[in-house]
Amino acid sequence: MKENKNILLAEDDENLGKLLVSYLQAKGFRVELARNGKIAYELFNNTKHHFDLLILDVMMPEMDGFTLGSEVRLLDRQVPLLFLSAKSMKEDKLKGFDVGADDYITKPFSMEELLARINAILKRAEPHQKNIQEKIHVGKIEHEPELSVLHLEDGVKKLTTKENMLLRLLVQNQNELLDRQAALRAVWGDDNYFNGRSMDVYIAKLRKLLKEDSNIEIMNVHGIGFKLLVKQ
Amino acid sequence: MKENKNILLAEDDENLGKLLVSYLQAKGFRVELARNGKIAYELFNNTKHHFDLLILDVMMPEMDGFTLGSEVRLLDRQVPLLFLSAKSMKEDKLKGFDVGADDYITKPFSMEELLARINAILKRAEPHQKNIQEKIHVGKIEHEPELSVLHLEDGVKKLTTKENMLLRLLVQNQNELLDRQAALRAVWGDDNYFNGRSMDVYIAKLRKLLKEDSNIEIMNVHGIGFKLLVKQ
DNA sequence: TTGACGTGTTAAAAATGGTTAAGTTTTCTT
DNA sequence: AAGAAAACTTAACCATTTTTAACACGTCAA
Repeated sequence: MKENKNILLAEDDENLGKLLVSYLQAKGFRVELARNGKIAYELFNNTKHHFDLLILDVMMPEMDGFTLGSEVRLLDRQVPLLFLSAKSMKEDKLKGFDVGADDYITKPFSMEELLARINAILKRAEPHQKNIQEKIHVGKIEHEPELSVLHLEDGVKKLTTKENMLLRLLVQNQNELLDRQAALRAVWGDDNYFNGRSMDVYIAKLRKLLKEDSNIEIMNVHGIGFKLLVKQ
Repeated sequence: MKENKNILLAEDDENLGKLLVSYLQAKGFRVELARNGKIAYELFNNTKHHFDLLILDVMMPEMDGFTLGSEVRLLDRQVPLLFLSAKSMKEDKLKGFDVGADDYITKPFSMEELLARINAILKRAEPHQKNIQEKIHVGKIEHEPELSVLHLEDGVKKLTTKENMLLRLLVQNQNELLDRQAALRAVWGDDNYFNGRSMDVYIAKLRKLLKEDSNIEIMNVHGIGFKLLVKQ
């Protein structure tokens, strides 16, 4: 079972990174190492997030672990996050849990303890594992993000890549705010002005598609983002 | 939302137990305290386990926390478990996770950290589809903050983001003082002069909207804030 | 009572978003 | 490899939302 478990490790300290990779590989995990938060994010985003666990160092250049964690949470509400921190500061812990950490370990730690926590997290997450290739209900409509398809009353609508990615974000955060910048980074990779306008065009497209169900609405939160409202 | 969260606390130390209960109640949770593992188990079993979280001391007479935890797991595979332990011993931690702990905290701990972990666990367990139906009564008028909508006599008025946020604060503090600076920080993020003027503009807008019901009034408290008066 | 400061209100200015369509790039097809 | 189709971006224009400005009024303390 362990053989199938993929871990994404974001760690800028090269020595620690390599040490962890070889230890975890010896224990049977498949591990990918990212040298900073930005690389880790892109890796996660590009690989259709098939990781079973993310181990994130808090202190990293480019993008720190907490920022990375909250961006990842947007893409995947489930994937377990474990933070590594040099400080045992209270604030850090609080911030980590706020982001949705599944666990938190402070340096220095023993390999044994890390392994125990990893196993605990994976065990806990086991039931969620079936989440691949599923139809997600949104009102009357169904979204199959893996197939990039939308099931409407009168048939099946194939979505374009961008439509699909944006809709997936909205659906994952249904009835909650989807931050504009975060969405742009997730779908377009960069939140510049033009990409923003592009996104607005796609929001219009999605609104047209979703207007089949009058209980669904993409609401704008001025200057902040969008919210997919699904009323009962 | 927190108001609806039920916590079952199993703790034999009377002082610590009472302290935790009052702290958590102050934070808006409903808490039931059991003096030992056996009582806790019976309570859980008899109440058809409608608890959102169990906090279990490891060292207890009659039935220790781990035994209790694994018994409870038999009744309910999902309910989150958080263990409290006097020792930070590795074995204990491992055993705890083995039982299916969602988290683990060693004494002594700060109340703040406990709260952070509780919130993290509850957030993780949060149902995907949350309730956005809540209508809040204000005189004759109804406010649906999640939909950003106001139900007036002659129809439905869509509120802008800022109108909605400010009104929600006023309604939450109806007949009580809403501090000016606090409101500014909550809605505008910063209480500088210009944001203050902006808020005054929005107070005027809300007054126009609410003047449909003559029993509602937004009163100014000079230099301090506003108060939404709702007479019966 | 006066003067400084806070608030009420309206209107203009600026920023943000909605939508359609015209360009541009990418992908597919032949 | 060329042309067509699809996907995506940019532009244009308009609507909505928010901020800033301007001026009037209210409150409070010296």
